[in-house]
Amino acid sequence: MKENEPPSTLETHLGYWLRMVSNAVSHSFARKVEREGVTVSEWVFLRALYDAERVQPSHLAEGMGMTKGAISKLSDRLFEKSLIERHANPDDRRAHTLALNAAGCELVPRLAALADRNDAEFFDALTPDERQRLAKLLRKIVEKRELAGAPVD
Amino acid sequence: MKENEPPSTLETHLGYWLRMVSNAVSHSFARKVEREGVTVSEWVFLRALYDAERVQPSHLAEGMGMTKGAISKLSDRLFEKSLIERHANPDDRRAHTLALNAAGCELVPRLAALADRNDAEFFDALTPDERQRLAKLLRKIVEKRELAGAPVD
DNA sequence: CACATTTGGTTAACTAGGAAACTGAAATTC
DNA sequence: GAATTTCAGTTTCCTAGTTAACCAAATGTG
Repeated sequence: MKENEPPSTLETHLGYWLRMVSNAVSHSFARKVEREGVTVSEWVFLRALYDAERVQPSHLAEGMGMTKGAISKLSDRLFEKSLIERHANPDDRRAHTLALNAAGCELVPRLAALADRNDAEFFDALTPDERQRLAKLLRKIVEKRELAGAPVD
Repeated sequence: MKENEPPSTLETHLGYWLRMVSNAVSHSFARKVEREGVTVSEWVFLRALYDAERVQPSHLAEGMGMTKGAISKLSDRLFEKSLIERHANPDDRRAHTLALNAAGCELVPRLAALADRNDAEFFDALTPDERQRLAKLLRKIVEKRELAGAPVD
């Protein structure tokens, strides 16, 4: 007959601790960028545009691991906030590309500074060596599990 | 004059990698428990009730790091799914307590098994020793930053 | 004891995202 | 070269949270 073990607790799972820290980091960052009038996904979106100059929404959806619908709304919001521009694509009348405008270009470095600060704030609980090891462990999981796409939520 | 450095990229932040792995773990777990008809927050909720027998919603909100409003709706949902019972509190006519019913009691171990499986699935990318070290690093951050409350989202 | 304050919980309005239906343009296929 | 299929993006409907207003019961204060 089967032994009747008690069900495992939440805390026995690595995923639990991971989520606890990850949520705290994200939440704290959300509060920081909120003061600049944007959300975390908007930051990821803008940061992607900063590098790429002109991006198709579909490309962005891919890269950010979000649905096309979400990207569509996200770009509406950023357009509304006057941070990005839309450009028609002459070769394909369905498609268009997105790009930062001047205000967007100016905002990204400020947000990046907040991201730096937030990260430092949390991970100074660890020694530089520990941080190094944590990064290595996480990247190893990402690699082995073939995870991809900027995490947003 | 100030050097004009390029803004840091997403990947330079530990929080980025953390969120990437954490999201993947949660998402995969969400798909698993979905087959048992519950969500991740419902699992956390039910698991808390399993230990405590009878819990006040406010207490649960505290423990799960969610708002009272969210707990209110969550308990509605679980009541609707016939997994929990409400008991009036004779000492305080505002308050009530929540408890698992028979079906809820039976479900929790099945969900726990899924949680075990999900965790194993992700972290077998690491050696037992690495897992140990990862747990230690995460707990150190939790401690130093005094994080609390079961992460849910 | 009356009245203000605090507390436990619900509700309403809002936000962000997902899934799937939909629209119009491009590419295939016969 | 007309008909179908695929593709880019938008829209609609739904879910699950948050915040803030709210209600009723309990507590406390003059």
